[in-house]
Amino acid sequence: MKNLTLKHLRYFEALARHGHFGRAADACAISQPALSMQIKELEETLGTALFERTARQVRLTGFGEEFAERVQDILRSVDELGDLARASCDRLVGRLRIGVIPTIAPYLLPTFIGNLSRLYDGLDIRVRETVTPKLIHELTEGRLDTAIVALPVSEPSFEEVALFAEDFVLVRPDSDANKPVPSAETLREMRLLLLEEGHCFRDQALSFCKVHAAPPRELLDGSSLSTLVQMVGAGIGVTLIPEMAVPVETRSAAVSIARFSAPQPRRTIGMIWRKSSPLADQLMQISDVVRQSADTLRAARKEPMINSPV
Amino acid sequence: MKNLTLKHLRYFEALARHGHFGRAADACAISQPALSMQIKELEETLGTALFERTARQVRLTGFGEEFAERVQDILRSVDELGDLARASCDRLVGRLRIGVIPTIAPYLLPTFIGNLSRLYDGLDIRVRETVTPKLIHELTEGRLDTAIVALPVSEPSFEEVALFAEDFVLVRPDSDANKPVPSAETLREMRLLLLEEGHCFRDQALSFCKVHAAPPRELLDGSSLSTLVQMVGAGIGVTLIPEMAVPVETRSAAVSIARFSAPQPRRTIGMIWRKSSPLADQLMQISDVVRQSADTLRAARKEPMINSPV
DNA sequence: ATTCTTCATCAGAAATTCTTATCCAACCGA
DNA sequence: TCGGTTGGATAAGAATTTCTGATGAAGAAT
Repeated sequence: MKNLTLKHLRYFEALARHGHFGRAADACAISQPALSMQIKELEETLGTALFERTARQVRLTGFGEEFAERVQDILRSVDELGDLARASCDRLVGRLRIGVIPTIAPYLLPTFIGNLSRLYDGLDIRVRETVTPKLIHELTEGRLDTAIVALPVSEPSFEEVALFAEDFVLVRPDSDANKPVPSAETLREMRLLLLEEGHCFRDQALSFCKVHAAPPRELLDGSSLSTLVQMVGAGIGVTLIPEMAVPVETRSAAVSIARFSAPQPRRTIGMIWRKSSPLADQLMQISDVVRQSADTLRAARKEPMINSPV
Repeated sequence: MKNLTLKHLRYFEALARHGHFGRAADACAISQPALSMQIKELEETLGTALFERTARQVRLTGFGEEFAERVQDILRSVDELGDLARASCDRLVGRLRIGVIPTIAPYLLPTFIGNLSRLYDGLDIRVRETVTPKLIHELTEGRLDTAIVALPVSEPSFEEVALFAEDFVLVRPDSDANKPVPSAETLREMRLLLLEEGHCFRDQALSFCKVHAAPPRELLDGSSLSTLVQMVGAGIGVTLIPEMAVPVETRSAAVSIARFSAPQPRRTIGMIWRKSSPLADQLMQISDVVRQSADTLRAARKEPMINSPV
């Protein structure tokens, strides 16, 4: 026999409500014969009568009543599908899976997540913090919607937009505070503490010291910037950290910060996503939110703690 | 724009499941362009992309996933409408999709299907043979009407009725026929052939040997009882099989059967279905048919081949 | 008996949904 | 880098579905 269609159900519902073929047909904006036929077809499909046609009125059968209840639920669910789609149309809704590299995440995310969820209420934001190659992999496989990493990434299937540039600063023990800032070359002679392999920031720092193949004289791997700074505080060596990490990481360590001169080491942070992503437009908007968040952080650093927090 | 139809939703569901236009179209028994068009139309109607089409794969968007969940509910409800109608004309007609675990199916089904289709003439019986977790999943999703599995299943949303208990017997090489029957403990010292992981019967057999954590000394996985018995015949080890499998599986192998003493290993076979299934009443009747079929088999085993088949 | 109301039926028109054929882009192995 | 292959999109016409307007039939009201 024929298939059940939503049309059948909609017509059925109208007829059940009006108890009158003509008026129900009007309500459905079709002719009365059309309705008759569809109802008949529905009953044949089901193999059971839904209505009892007396001369005076059209009444639901016992089975029809049970059927009607379920149909109402279904139609409501279907209509909600439409609402859902309409709601999600221009405003970003649902789930946003965002990846961030570890040398950015702790500093940028608090501000950024705040801004983002203020802007897109009800958005389910999920953060993944790991190194760039893993982020790229998960992005490719569709397990992430976007990622914040150091550019360039150079994946032809990815869109990439720059967010901001970020200088690297030198972290030394407090005792060295008044010594001259070493050059990239002299840095090579010092005990340089770096993140373990896999972190792009490690490579960026090494590249500044112009050591590609051979690492500096002595080198010690830490698994987070926080660890590195604490070790510097303990007098074990020096390290580089991105500017953005300064407020958080140097708060509780006996270290001093110095900027390099002339060829400032720096990197560009950007956002990437699959060119084919249907969220492309929204992601472009979101990149603005990231930029703003970064600006806010930068400003806060320039005039720190005018209003000290509780 | 156009209206949402069930056809749209059905096609959408198929595409979501297969992640491939061609295969989904096959599953819907239409051509690939027809599917493409309907999906496109659906997306236009909703005003949002549901799928992300990359060269390699077709993937649900975030919104698509949310949509898919709701659609599944709706489709299940709609299918249940049909079931409801069928059930209402108290005799079962139409389609019955029944799942059976592999360690039961080959022995029980021939008899059962015969009995069932004799009783319900014109019933379209569809059998699915796979392991319990998959059956449960498909039952939940409304892709099966009922399943025959080992109890308990303990899904609160399922009805479960016991059908019969089934002893496990030991299968040994013919040469061992006169040796004493090993206990569960000594069994552990022998080379025990078992079904591969995922089969509930494997776990039931292991549980009898009281090995939960550590498996027996040597263990070899086979993918069907038939394989296991053949391997026993070849002298590779011993195995357990359910009583019901004995006539079929030991017909063509040089093996002997032994029953265990005292604490006979056994399991309970039962039937399960969704509590909300409108077929509930009919399924209860059908469970009687299964029981009868099992009894018939058991009787046939006691007095084998009085009338030998042609 | 006649007329009205209401639903069913029919035939042809309109709209839709499908199929086949073809295209095009991305990928893959050589 | 080049053909071959895969997988989805597009187009045109065929098949099917769904609708309308005309008409029929049956019970109720006058």
